[in-house]
Amino acid sequence: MSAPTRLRNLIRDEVGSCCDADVEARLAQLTELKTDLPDEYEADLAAMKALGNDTRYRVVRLLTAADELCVCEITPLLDVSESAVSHALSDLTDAGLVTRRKDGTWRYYRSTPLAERLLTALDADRGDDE
Amino acid sequence: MSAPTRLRNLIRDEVGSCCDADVEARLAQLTELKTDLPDEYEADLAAMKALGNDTRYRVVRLLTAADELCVCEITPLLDVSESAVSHALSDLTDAGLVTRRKDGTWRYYRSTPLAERLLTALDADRGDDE
DNA sequence: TGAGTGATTGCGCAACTATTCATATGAATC
DNA sequence: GATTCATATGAATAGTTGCGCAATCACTCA
Repeated sequence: MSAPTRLRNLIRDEVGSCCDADVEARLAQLTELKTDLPDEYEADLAAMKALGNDTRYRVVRLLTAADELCVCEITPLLDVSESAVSHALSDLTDAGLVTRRKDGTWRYYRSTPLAERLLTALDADRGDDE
Repeated sequence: MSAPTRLRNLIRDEVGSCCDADVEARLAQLTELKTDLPDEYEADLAAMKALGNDTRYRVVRLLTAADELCVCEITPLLDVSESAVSHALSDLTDAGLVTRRKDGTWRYYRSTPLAERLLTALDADRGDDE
């Protein structure tokens, strides 16, 4: 019961006066916003975490630009160990940003539509004013 | 000169044979992919890092759903300290995902187009098969 | 079966992050 | 100008992450 003190003050400042009912109403309104959180938002979080790392971000960029690449093609393009690339690909796969195809001993990777949508979102206002 | 050994083997497996020139050509082709990296990709990385955290992700979701919120409206919706919310908002602002408007002692925040594009990208195939 | 090759995995350390507590800033009011 | 209130900032710390090394798995071909 002590938390919404500021909320009460805010409403008072905004509207001029504020009774208990006003605070209740605003709180209810705000609480409703929480229901807009997607159910599988953990997946979103995983995707963002995955892309929020230099190595993994680069891998996704490369895969998106190249359509499909083998691990041994990705490795020489990055300045980290083979193991790091493998870790990165594994994390990206878990996050749903990359898919894997086996062909003999080779593994080919490609980026998913989600990954591509995210990159597109990032690129959207580039070349415009920057 | 020892790195592209696997690349040579890959080309051999794919094409049947492989000479030095083939390796060179493929390498050049791959290297070109690196140039597709946007210049300001650090900014992308910062944005993804920022969204890849529970608290900050929730803040952005709330702001996008609500259009504009005061700090004291956000805080009761999250189960972290006031200070954590402030830190989150500051980080999000730095990352270009949120903007700030002052009004007296109150600070109102809203999400940026970039933030909204990213959330849209995340939401795109939801409600379809999940 | 066993050697050889491409890729993955477990683990440990160094580096980084998220949160909180305590304190500072800055605007509004008395 | 002192106080109060909303928010921001700094420092400390508990926790997490990224990487490389070494070992392992998986597949192919003698």
